[in-house]
Amino acid sequence: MSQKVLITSALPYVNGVPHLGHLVGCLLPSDVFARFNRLLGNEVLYIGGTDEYGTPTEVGALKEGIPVREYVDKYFNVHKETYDKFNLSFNKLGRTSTDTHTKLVQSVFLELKENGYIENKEIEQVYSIKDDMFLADRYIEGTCPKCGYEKARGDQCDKCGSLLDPVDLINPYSVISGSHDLEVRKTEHAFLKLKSMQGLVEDWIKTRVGWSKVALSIANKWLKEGLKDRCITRDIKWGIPVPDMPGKVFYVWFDAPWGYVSISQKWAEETGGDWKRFWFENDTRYYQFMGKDNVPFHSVMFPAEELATTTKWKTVDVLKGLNFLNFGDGKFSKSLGNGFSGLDAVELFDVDYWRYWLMANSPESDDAEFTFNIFADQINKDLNDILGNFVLRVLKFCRSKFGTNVPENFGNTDVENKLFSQLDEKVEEYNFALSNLEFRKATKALREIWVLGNEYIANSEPWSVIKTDEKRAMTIIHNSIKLIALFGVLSQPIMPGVAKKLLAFVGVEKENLWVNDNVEDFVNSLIVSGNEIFVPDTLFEKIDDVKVAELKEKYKG
RNA sequence: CGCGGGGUAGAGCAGCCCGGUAGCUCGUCAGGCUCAUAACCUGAAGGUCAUUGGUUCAAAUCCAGUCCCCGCAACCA
Repeated sequence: MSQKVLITSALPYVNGVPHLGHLVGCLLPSDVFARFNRLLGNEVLYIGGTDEYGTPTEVGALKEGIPVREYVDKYFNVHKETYDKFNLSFNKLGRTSTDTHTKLVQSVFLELKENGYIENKEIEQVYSIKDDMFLADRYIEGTCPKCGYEKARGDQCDKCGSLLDPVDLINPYSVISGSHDLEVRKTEHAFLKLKSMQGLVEDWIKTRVGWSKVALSIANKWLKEGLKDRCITRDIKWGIPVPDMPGKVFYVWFDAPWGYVSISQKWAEETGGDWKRFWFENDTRYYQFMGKDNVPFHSVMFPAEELATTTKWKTVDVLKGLNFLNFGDGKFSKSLGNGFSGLDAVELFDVDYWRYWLMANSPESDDAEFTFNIFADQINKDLNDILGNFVLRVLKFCRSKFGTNVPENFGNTDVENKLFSQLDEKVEEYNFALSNLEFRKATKALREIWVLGNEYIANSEPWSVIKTDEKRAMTIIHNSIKLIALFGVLSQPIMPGVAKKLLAFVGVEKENLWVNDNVEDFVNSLIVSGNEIFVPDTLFEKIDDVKVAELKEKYKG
């Protein structure tokens, strides 16, 4: 039965270029899951986009000397290009700097206010006269009063680790202009009364099942420590204007998650789709994907906002929080000069190499590690030696002995019966892992399915059998070609490009096929004797030691 | 005593929730095969499951303590 499935990937901050960390943490797993659900015949709305408001964008534009609008457009295009290159199958890739989004967020705010969850308070903040703006804590630096470190940030000293208040810094200055001309001013801000929403969130979270471990433990940590009221407005220009508070805009974490809704609305506008079916009806399953740094906002703050409004929004059913991908020993961070962007990555290797590797190493239980050595080993072994080699040995053998049409099947034996029952088992495992968002397990099952192909060929030895029993050899190759078709179908969610190639080799033109149970019946429906096959020279290319050494040198990984 | 995650063969990981002969991939060694990108298949060696104590007929798995690594500490998203 078809199920409505809403899938959202965390909206990366538009500032800067997306790197492998973003891809592994939310973008790719959500795409694999979306593709999988479409193949199952489910009705999928898959939403992605960029988060564009906030101080860092404003400051970034200032640094590049261009208007903020131009700045976010420029970086949105970088994001879009990256996602396109990674074959992400969003139904809509949107942004938060739209009128639709503004209207939505303002109405949410007004509903919360109406329901008594907003409170205005006057607070003191550091103001930079030269920059003509209030400074967020991290935009103030000065000498740490505790250890004397000269570049301590307003919220924390990176040297001694103490938590600071910006007013305690000795000789503070603005990070933006370097100006020391600062003063403390009073300013009024709106606060979201999270403290009074604690019970609401707690009761709700108890009804959720299937969350990843890291997601649940972070959410529970926040609840256990007790929620605190949180300031949701800012004194900057680039943001959504707060109703009845001139000069104020919303704090990005108040508005960003609502992007999932506003982008759905945009999708509906453009396609005529019905966004309300996904956001208001209870038979929708809602899955969110994000890195662990985003968990508190999605597990506590956003649901609290949804629950406290008058409108009955669909809240997340399954929240998949992922850990981080580290680059060698350190962080995957372009600003530190190590690591590389998503665009660099697809320049280096076929996108499906990355999609496969990143899913095979999905940081589900702990942070994962990327090095070129590990990457090359796995690509060479899994894709080249196991999958690629199987496909080529079958197709080339077929061409040289029987020509480029699928040979006849003269009757399966116990060997094939055993093969298909093993395949049934593994395919079930694969489906189960994908349904449960266990991408490492899924990739492992897929790999084991490929191995079954090599085992089958090795044990049944068509190259010897053909000398005495040509019909038996034809039967073996017939079945092996069916395996290639099966591999193609199963590879679709993870490696859409490779899947297409595999299916083309064996002449399967039908799209959007999937297999749930009986593998033998399924492949019989795909491949018929006499079908024409296409034999490529190669399928994958190995990454040799020279290349690895080169890349390690270039990217310090 | 801030919080969370992790510590399992040379490397990377699974198993832990629901205790019952310690598993996967790479690497190493041996054998088979020669259709295939020196690829594939089979087998072997290699671990007192960080550490100490407890519960139990039985603990990698449950409980308590200790040590080490990583991340986060709510105005960076």
